[in-house]
Amino acid sequence: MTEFSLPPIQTTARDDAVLKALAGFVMQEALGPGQRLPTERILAERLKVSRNTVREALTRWEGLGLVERRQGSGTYLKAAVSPDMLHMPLTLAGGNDFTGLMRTLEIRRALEAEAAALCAIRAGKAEIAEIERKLGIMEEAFHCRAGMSAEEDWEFHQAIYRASGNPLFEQIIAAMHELFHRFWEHPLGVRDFGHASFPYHRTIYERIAAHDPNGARAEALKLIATVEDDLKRGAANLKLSDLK
Amino acid sequence: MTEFSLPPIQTTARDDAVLKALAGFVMQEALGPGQRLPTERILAERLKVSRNTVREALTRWEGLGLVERRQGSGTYLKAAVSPDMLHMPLTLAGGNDFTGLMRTLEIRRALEAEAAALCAIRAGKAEIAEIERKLGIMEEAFHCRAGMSAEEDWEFHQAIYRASGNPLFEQIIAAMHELFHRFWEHPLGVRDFGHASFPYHRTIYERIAAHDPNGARAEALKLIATVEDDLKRGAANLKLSDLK
DNA sequence: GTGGTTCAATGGTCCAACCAATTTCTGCAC
DNA sequence: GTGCAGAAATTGGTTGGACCATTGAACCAC
Repeated sequence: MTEFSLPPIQTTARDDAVLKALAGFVMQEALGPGQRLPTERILAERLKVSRNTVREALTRWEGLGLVERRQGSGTYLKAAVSPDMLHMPLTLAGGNDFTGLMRTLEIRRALEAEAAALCAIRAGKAEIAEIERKLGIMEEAFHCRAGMSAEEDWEFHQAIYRASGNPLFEQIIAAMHELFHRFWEHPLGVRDFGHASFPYHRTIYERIAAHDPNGARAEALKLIATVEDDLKRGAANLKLSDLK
Repeated sequence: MTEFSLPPIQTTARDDAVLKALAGFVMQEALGPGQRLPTERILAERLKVSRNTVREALTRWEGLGLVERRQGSGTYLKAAVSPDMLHMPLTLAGGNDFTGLMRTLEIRRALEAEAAALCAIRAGKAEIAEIERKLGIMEEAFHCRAGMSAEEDWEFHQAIYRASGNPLFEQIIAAMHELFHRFWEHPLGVRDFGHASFPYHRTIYERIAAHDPNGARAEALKLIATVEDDLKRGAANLKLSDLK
């Protein structure tokens, strides 16, 4: 029994149709992130559907992070859209406790190592220079403010993800990054959190600059390992039950 | 200028409140996947909000794959929900073409390698036995049906993800797996697709059984490399523009 | 300019009704 | 009683219209 390419006819697929039309419109008008798209009322009128239907469709896009709605102002694009996008929503149960954080960190280790390796292969002179610049900023902030360089640290890593040539790395890790923020507001009792990971930033950069993928991968693994150790130390110091 | 911890006050967060209440209800009633949750009309009445608001909230959950709505029947849970879930919707622009598939494959390589390494560290006797069992099934199917062992192959890998002790691996890769299916329906001109990766399944298993994380990681990397090679060969054979 | 006020535009919520798909009930034929 | 077709109730999907809350721009007094 071969599979017929017969998509089930759908008498009703209003919101989907709305999104398709809207995606087409966005492409046609060459709208990019930050730009405002038509009013809900106008969309409803133009597409000959109820404003409610338009809203459900936009709610979908909002949930996917494609769009941002500001009451009184309008609906704005947050990312580039194309008609052939693939959505893969992930929901992680219980990411608030220590175990959950540890698990996300394992994912990050996997991606960080691979991104560094790919970066070592693909990064051109411009990308390497950009990474070095971010590294310099981070190191300066680190020495200047005695270890408080979370923001600069993050930008350094982002530069690597970008230079990996695969935007998925940045997307996935950025999504998890919010989770870290939620957790790192509890200082965890470890004052010099992240101190141990500091030197590895430079070694990663050096391996990337030398176009040594395996070396970059190894250094990235070491970096995450130090973070995990810090985390474990912190967890040991602190009553875990207090974290709720 | 220090950062004040002043999240913007929100006088209105109706749909969010609805979802929180609903998540609480699901937990309280211990509802699991497949079970039906209350009617939209009932929810609207109980929560003292408009049915429209309930619908927007449910649309969010539907978009996240947490829930499935069947007209005339009801709304059913598709996954376990808890009040502290982390949502991380990923949209992959242009995932239908060769580049998009290659990118997801790079993510998979990262996760596959790390999962194998963790598995080598953590898997107990039972888990290793299970993996060996799946390996046997796969090898038999491979020899019997001349390479058509996609399903068994997938189950083998899933067993590894499960034994890694981190459910995130399985979740993320499972989400991407659907992408692959959509693509592999185009046979790509490569008849013996996946043949080259076959021997590495056993070597991965052996490194895991030997509790050798670095060895397992290396073998997993080799396996994905063969798949990438197959893919590149296929792409070279085929007019890429035909894939649309 | 500065600081308020007004006002139109826009997303957010609500309501009441109807449509469409599904399920359940009912009643008839056997 | 059984089985099945049709009616009725249930439920998500859609519509249109109304009003509220927020925003931002225009306007005005000072």
